[in-house]
Amino acid sequence: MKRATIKDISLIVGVNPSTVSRALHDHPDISPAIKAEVKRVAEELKYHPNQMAANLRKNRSQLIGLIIPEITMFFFPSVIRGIEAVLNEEGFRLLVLQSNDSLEGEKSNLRICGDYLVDGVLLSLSSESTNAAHLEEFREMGIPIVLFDKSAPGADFDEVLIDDVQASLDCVRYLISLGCKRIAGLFGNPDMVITRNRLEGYRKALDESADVDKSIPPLFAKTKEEARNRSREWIRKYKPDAFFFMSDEVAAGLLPAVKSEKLAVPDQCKIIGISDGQLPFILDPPVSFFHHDGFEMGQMAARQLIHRIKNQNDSQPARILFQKGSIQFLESA
Amino acid sequence: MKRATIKDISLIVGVNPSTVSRALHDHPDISPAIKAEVKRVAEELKYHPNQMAANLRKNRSQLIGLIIPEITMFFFPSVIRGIEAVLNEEGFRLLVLQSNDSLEGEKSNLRICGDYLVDGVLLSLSSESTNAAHLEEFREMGIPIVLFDKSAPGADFDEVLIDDVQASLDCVRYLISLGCKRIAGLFGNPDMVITRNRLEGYRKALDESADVDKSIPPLFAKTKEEARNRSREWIRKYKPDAFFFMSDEVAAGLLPAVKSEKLAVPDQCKIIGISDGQLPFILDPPVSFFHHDGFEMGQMAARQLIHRIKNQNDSQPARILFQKGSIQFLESA
DNA sequence: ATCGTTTGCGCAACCGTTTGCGGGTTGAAA
DNA sequence: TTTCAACCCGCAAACGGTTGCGCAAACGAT
Repeated sequence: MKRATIKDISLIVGVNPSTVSRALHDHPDISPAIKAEVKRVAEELKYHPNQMAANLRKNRSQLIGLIIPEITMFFFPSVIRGIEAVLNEEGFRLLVLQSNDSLEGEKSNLRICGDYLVDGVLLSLSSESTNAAHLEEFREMGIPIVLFDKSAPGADFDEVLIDDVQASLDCVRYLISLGCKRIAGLFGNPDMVITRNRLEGYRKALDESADVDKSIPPLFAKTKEEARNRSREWIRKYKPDAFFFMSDEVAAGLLPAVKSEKLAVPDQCKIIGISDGQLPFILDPPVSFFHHDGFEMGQMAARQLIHRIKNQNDSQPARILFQKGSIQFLESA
Repeated sequence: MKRATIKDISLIVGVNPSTVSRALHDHPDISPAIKAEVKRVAEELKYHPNQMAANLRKNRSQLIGLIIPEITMFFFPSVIRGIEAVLNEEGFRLLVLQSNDSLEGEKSNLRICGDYLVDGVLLSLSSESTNAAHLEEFREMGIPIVLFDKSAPGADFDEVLIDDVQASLDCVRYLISLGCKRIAGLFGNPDMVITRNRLEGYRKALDESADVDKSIPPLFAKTKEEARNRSREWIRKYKPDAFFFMSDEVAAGLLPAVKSEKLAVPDQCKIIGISDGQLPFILDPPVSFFHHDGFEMGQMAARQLIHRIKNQNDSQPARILFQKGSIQFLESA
C-alpha cells in the first residue's frame, strides 16, 4: 500500500489538489462542506502529508539540528529531554549529530544541517572551536544558531549559559567558609572556555582568602578514566582537605579515587562541584553541588531558538545566563 | 547569500541541469571534461545538494528514526553512540524521538517517521507495547524496523537482543556458586517483556539449587528513585545476602540503599547484575556485572537495519542474540 | 436590471533534484 | 559508402505539496 497523497484525495472528492491542501489547512477560502468532505476522505485514506515535499516547497523543514561533542551519560541526556519537551510542542523534530569534539566534525555537522534545511541549530561547541568563525557562513544562510553550555569568545550568537565563574566561585567560597585550607580543583579539557571560566572562579575564590593554600595545581582530565587514574597520585602528593569538581564527568572519576585513598567524606575532606544533579545521588558519598540543570538548559536553549526562528532579526543576539543560583547540600558537612 | 543550486551551476557551465546532476554523481554518460568543469564550479559556489529535493525525488531520506522510551543517563547514550558510529559511515542521519514510554507516543513517533520518509526505524519498545500490532501498518509502507533491547512477543521483525534469560541466569548462578542463600532480585517495570525474561532467568537459577531461599519477593521499580526508596524497607525485611539487579537504572537506586543499610560489600552481601558497564566503575562499591554493551548493541542494530534497507526482502526477520558472554568482576568477591 | 463585492475554487508555476528516453555526433567495422 | 555502435548530452516529466492569481457564480445594494 502506497501512502495516500493529496492527489488521491482530490480525485476522490473531485476537487483540485490545491483545494485539498487549503482545506486541510483550514484556509478561509474553502467552504465548510468541502473542508469536511476532504478531511473525511483524508482520514479514511490515513493521509499524512509528505514532509519532504512540503519542506521543499516552503524551504524549511521543521527540523532542528543538535550538535554536541559527544553524547555520554553526563548532562546531555538531560539536555535532550529538555529540548524535546519544548520542540515537540512546536512540531519540531530533532536531528542529533556528534562532532566528536572536533572542529572538522562540527563543520561537517553544520553542513549536514544546511543540506537538510534545518530551521535552526542548537550547538554546544567542541573543544577545538576556539572561535566562531566557522559559524558565520551559516548565519549568512539565515539559519539561526543558539549556543548552549559551551561558547567561544566573541561569538555573536544567542547563547544560553550558566555563569561559570560565579558558580565555581560560590562552590569554592562555600568550602572556604567551612574552614578548608587545601582546596584542590579538578577540571576538564583545559582548551575549553568553560574550563577556563570555571577555573577562574575557583582561583578567584582562593585569592579572596589569605590563609588558604594556593599551591595545589589544578588537575585537568578529559575523561572520567583520566580523572580517576590521575587523581590518586594527585591526592597523595597534595593531601587536599577539599575538592572542587567542575563537572559530573570528572566527579565520576574523582570519587572512586577519593574512596581508594581512604579519605573520609566529609570528615577528612569536603567535596563540592558543578553538576546536573543526577550523579550526586548515585555517588558515594553523596556530594554537594551547584545545580547546573541540563533539562532546564535544554528547554531554555530550545525556546530561544524557536523565538529566533519566528522573528529572525528582531534584536541583537541574546546572552542568557541562568542559574538555579543555590547550592544543594547532600553531605552532612 | 542564497544556497547555490544545480541550476546555478548549469547556467555558469552552460549545460543542462541534468548534466550537472549526472556529472556530480560521476555518471558514465558525462565526459571527463564536463565533469571536471562542473565540479570546479560546484566547489567555487560551495554547492551542496538540497537533501529535501533529492529525497523527495528519490522517495527516501537518508534518515533513520530512533524511537526510545526516554533518554536517560543509562544505556541509551551508549546505544546512540554505537548507532551513529555505523550510520555516519553510511551517510545516514539520526532522528531521535522519545515515546515517553507510552504506546500513543510510540505510534505518534512512528507517524512522524513516516512523514519524514525515514529509510528505517530503530525501535526500543515502550512498556505499554505488549505486542507489535501497531508496527504492521508501518511494514506495509515498506519501511524496515529493527527492534532492539526491548521486544514483544510475536513481533515478526528484525530483533537485536541479548539473551535476557541466560544473562540473569548466569549472574544468579554465580551468586549461588559463591554460597549465597538469600538472593534478592531487583527489577524494572514488570510490564516489560525484558523484565519478565530477566525475572525468569533469576527464578530458574534459584530453582536449580535446593538450599537457596526462594521466598524473597522480587522488587519492581520503574525509576531509580523508586528503587532507592523501596529498597531500604525490602532489605530490612528480608535481609538478603546477595542482590541481582536487572539494569543500571535500578542498580543506581539499589547501591545507595545498601550503603545506608550499612551492608558491607562483598562481606555481608554480594551484588551482581546486568549493566552497560559504565556505572559499575562509578558506583561504590564497584559491582560485578554481566556486560550488556549499549555501544555494541547500537552498532549491531544499525548494521542490521542498513542491511535490511539495502536488501528489503532477502530473508526472514532475523533474531540476533548477542552477548559478551562473560561476567566482569569488579568486587574482590 | 445593473453594478460591485464577496465567496469559493481551479490553473499553473514553483521548490531542487533525479532519471527515462531520445537524438545528434563520432568512430569503427563491413 | 553504408551501418551500427558507442558516446554525450538535452528535454521534460516526474516527486508531493503550496500559493499567487484569476475567474465564475452568488449575493447584496442601488
